[in-house]
Amino acid sequence: MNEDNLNNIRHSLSHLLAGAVLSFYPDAKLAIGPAIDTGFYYDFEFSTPISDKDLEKIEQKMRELMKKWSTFEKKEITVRDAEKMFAGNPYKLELIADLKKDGSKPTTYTSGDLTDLCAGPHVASTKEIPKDAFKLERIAGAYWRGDEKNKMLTRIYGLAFESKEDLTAYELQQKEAEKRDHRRLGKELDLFCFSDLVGPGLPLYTPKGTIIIDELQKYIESVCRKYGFEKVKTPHMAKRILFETSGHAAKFADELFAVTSPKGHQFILKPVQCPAQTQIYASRIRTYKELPIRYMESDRQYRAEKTGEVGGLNRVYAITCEDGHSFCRVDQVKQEVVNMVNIIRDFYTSLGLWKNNWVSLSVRDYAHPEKYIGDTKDWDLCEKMLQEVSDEMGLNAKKCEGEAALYGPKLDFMFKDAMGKEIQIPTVQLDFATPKRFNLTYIDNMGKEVNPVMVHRAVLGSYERFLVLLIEHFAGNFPVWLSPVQIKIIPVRENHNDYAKKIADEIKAQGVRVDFDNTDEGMGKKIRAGKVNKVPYMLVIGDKEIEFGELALEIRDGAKQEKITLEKLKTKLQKEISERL
RNA sequence: GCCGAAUUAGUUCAGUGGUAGAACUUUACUUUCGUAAAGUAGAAACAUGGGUUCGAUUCCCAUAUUCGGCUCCA
Repeated sequence: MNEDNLNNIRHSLSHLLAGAVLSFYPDAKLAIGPAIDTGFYYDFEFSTPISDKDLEKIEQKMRELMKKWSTFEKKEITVRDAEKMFAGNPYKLELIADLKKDGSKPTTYTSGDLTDLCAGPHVASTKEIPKDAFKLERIAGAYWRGDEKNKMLTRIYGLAFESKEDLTAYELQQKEAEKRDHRRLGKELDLFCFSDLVGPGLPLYTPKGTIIIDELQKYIESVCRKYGFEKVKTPHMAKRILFETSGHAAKFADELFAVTSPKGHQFILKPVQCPAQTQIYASRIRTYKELPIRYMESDRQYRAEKTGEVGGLNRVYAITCEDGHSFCRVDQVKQEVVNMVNIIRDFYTSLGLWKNNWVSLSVRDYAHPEKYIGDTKDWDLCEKMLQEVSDEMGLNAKKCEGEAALYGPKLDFMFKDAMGKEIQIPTVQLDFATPKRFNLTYIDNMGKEVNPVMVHRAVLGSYERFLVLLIEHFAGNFPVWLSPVQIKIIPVRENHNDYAKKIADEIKAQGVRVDFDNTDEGMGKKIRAGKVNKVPYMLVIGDKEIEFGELALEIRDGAKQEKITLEKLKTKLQKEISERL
């Protein structure tokens, strides 16, 4: 079966859904009902609210109608007839008006006693619809045409596939994704939490979660230092004028948090890091000789997201951003971009994510220059330079119009995680505009004041989203260097405690995070706890180990234990931790 | 923000118009154990605020929080 057929099935099912709904709620108004990736939906305006308890009877009705309906009869009608036919339905009338504007002819499809304004196509006969490969999934609210100014309709989602196997496979995959869900694993592995008193969208990191974040930060900073980045710190809030100057006040408008005090202070919580960093650059005269000047900072920034959109770590009010900026001369820009692409490539390669990836050369929306700041000339140059870097480094970047940042074009790097979900995190962005807005300058070799170029870059993006990626990609089985506990040591009996402790201390002295578990519990239980917590390595230490001087290493991913001497184990751990893999 | 659902112990779940039951966790004691949960006893919860009621964790209303969804176009 090809994709068109599947779409026909899904679309036909949405008509069946409409028919079934109308049989129970004759005064429900139909809006639209397309086929989607996993099935279909139909939007209705109900006069009385329905609940998901009603889905069962509606689905049953669909199955009944399937037997009664046979074909979908297509008919081309005039706009006037269409307007008459759907007179009581504002949604269809709006669609008809659109058709009229485009000069296209409305068509209807009739099956059973339902005639719907519809572009088709459909299955030739309802017999083509597999009976056991669809089900109604859930009820949701949806604005007419997705616009929150419009009326809220009730959407009924259904799953539909070619076969029962496909449906089952999809549901299984959903279950697997649920097991990896960072919200669930975050709780199970004790990485972060939320508090009613602190507030939604404000994650609290536990000691274990903090270890992961600190490790990431230490690593990325050490890599960036090699490329000349220096760490800076800027405050969480600043005067509004800072963001008005940068253009972020306009861009983020209703997403800014304002801070006031009874004494009359008024500040804005920073929505981005760059404006404050420009002021470090601006703190004294710069010369062409000291460029590029590179600052990096991992700090919180704040955005007032829509209340209905915060959830888990994906969308939060307080974002920890790993951000860096390079202030450089035009003739240094390309090298800076190359450096940053190298950092990104190395980092993601080490995590095993540098495959199935693609790069977007995100350029401006040429039809709407008003959405951006800066000169057209600068934009042209920036876009050209990024194209050259892509060509020279073999990135094969795909040009995506309208995806640029406020102040300049960028290279965005896309990956697929273990579940096939597309991740867009790292980015390198060119910016001629911000230095001009802040009047940043350096003295060039002719003694003239010139604006530098800013190159923005993010490798991890935000720690929050990066943690989501890590948790879900690895299903909580973090690489050793990121694991909150790297090795768990379990004495068999009380009289092995001393020996085991000695080994634990020796390993700990190597800078390894060791959990020495001499609690009064059965060792089976301790091993289970270690497995549940996804600790990469465990050592069980008893008579045999003491007698033979060899350790039995339990490996998280392996079924078998490995015999290893303490010295070899120390070397192995050291290697894995320093190799970041 | 809007539509819908949910909220019972630290966690995962039962349950009821007469204030609750389990497992894991935890605490104490017993047990000293060789690769995914030892035994016994204890501690621990109906999100918050109103209302209806003789009586509310249960019904109703608000609030908070969480979850699903809010243009893959007729």
